[in-house]
Amino acid sequence: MPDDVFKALADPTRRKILDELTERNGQTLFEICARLTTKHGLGSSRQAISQHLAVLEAAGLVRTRRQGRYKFHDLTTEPLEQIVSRWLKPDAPETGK
Amino acid sequence: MPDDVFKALADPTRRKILDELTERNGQTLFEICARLTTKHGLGSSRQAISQHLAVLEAAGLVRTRRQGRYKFHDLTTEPLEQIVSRWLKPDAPETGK
DNA sequence: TTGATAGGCAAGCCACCACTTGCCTATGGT
DNA sequence: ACCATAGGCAAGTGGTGGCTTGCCTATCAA
Repeated sequence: MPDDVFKALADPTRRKILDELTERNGQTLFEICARLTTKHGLGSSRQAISQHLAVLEAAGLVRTRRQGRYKFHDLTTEPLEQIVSRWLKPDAPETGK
Repeated sequence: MPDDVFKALADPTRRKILDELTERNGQTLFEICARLTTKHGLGSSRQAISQHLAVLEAAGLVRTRRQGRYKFHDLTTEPLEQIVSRWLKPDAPETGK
């Protein structure tokens, strides 16, 4: 269901989060918040980023692993390739539903 | 500015339009309307589709050519590849901004 | 010229989404 | 035990986007 992937990519802040995780994978929520405000100049609150991460996780773009009181976020790029290939088949008969 | 591309891809109806143009390129507005309602079961009005096509054109995903009173819409897949490659560089030093 | 077809413009309505606010739970250090 | 840190939950609010409604322009056929 790539619908959630498109919805997740629709927001600029979420794309910035993906950028941040591309640079440094496995960050915690507070780390992402700090680096977004300092490096990208975003004034987003912690809850806002938390909700964004939830959307990204629901889309399968981010996986989380708990360790103590820390929760690390890892980027998953697999859904990204499939969504675009949907229109990049010029003459493939397999539309696939 | 891939921002408009993501915004354009966020809507399911616009993705269906891209699907339709992938199957048959160079359709008019009325053709797209008819095929969306019959094949995909979408009850979208003509104006709705027209506005969707405007968004797709603003994103560079659709190019139009006028011919008499007809306006044909052609799919342009070039912006699609670039937007995803943004996060698909695992270790490439060229982030490119 | 008249009528029909293909498309455009603009205002208004409504639902969703991002963000805030406030409070709560859990883990770790001392 | 205590407090600080890391994170979660839920209700409320504002703004944007998608859709409608109504009317208008332009091209072609008779």
